[in-house]
Amino acid sequence: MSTPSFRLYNTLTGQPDVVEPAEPRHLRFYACGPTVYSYAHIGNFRSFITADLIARTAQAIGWDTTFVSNITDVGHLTEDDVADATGEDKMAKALRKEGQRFANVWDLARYFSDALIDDWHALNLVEPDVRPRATEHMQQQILAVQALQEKGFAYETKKGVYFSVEKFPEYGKLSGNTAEEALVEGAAAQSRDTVQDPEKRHPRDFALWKKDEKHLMQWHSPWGWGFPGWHIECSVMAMEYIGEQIDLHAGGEDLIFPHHECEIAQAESITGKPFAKLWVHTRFLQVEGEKMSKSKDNFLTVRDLIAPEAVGGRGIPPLALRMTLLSGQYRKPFNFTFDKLRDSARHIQRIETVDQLVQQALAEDAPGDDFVGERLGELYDRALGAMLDDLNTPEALAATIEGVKMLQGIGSNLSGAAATSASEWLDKINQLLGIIRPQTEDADASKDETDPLAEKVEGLLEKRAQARKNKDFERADAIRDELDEMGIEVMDSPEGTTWRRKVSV
RNA sequence: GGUGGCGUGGCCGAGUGGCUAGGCAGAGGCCUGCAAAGCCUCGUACGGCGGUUCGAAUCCGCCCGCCACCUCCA
Repeated sequence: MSTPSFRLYNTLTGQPDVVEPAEPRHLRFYACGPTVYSYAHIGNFRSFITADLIARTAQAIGWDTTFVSNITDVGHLTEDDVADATGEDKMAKALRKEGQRFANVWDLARYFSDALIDDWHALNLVEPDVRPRATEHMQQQILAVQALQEKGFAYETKKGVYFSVEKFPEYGKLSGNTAEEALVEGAAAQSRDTVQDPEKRHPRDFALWKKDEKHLMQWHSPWGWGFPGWHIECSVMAMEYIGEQIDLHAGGEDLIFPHHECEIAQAESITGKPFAKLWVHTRFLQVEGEKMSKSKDNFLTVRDLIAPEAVGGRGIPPLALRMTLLSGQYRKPFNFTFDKLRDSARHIQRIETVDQLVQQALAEDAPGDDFVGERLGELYDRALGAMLDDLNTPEALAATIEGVKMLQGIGSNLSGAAATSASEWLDKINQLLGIIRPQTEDADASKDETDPLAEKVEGLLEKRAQARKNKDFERADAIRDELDEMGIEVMDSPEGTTWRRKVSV
């Protein structure tokens, strides 16, 4: 048997590279997580799902994985930074906006990081082995900055400690943004660089430590009270939990520059070794053809979409959202639309139906041959092959849907042997793509038997059945209309009548 | 201005030299008291212009268009 090769597009080399872990068959990687100052949006999760799929795909070919994904719970900005129009720290700003909800910025960070983890589970993402927080690695960050200073890569000013880009000639190798360009750039670049610290030696030098005694989060350091620069936390935590050299580093495309460029500069200056071998970046998504932004009404948080309608959400099944995000390959522009979400919700519903069908056939264990195993095996291989080929999720999904439709066509005629194959296939697809079964109970609340709606529906269905028996179709249809308005779909079959919630996207 | 990505049928989205996925929507049919669900059948598309080739959506060149990053942002 030939060893399958796992290929991913590497931003560093500009081509798809074979994933070759330093230790064979053990992939160690780091994925940049969000700054937790609000609920995570679907764009955040598109990127996290890429990391999730890398882990799942590696595991599918029998590799071990060490998956580290951080939580940034420091704001990092001060008035000195021009980036934000208000010059205000993200966390501080969020705290002001949230008013009395939180006692302080620490509470706010804790609240939104808990929310992040809830969403993470709802969308069936694999749990990272380590989820380090920036605030819990302050000592390591301070030591790293000191090390950079001692090695001559950093210098101190009245306002902070900076990394000297000129000391790291390879700066720009990831993004193509070289330091020289920044200098010779025209007015556009200069206008952006109206910063801040006159003692900064080079426009591209970036902060390792900010001195600020007024910041809402501050720590004591050899340079006085202040807080760390944004980039240092990831370099430090990746090295802490994986090592000086990591196999792969992932994140959103916006992180290519400056964040990942700076991570490389810091880490490689400290160790003198290449930091990450592979850099994987997920493209931004658009919503209904437009850039998602808070100023438009197209800013979609995971929370808004999956929360039940009763509490102001849209009641989207989490797996439908996950499947929608899988319907485009991570490296291509993705246009998130409610049309796609509706399609996905239908697919998820169909998958659920088939899963139930299979479980039932498994229990009944009818005699007969396994007449699906071979075909399903081919379809799984196709799905896995697609994932190994730079996470080609649309192709993997196509293979999945094909198998599901085949099983659906067979319906209740599955033999016990065939049902066994089908069940195993569903398990394997689920491990690979995470779209068959919810991983947590609460993600599947809609199926809850204690649903107060269920009783009412059953009652109405009974009345309808009676009416149909009496050939009183007018009354039967009236009941069906009533159910329809309740959002219930009624399906008659020779075996009896079943119902389910309508997909309401 | 710099860097990178992308352009496939009504829509989404695979396919990287010949064998022309899949889904959604749409049309017809089967089933049904009628529906719904399900099943069957139906779609010859690759931004433009050149070039290479027996043959190109697929390779090369030029052009057009879209998007992103270069500044906090997944």
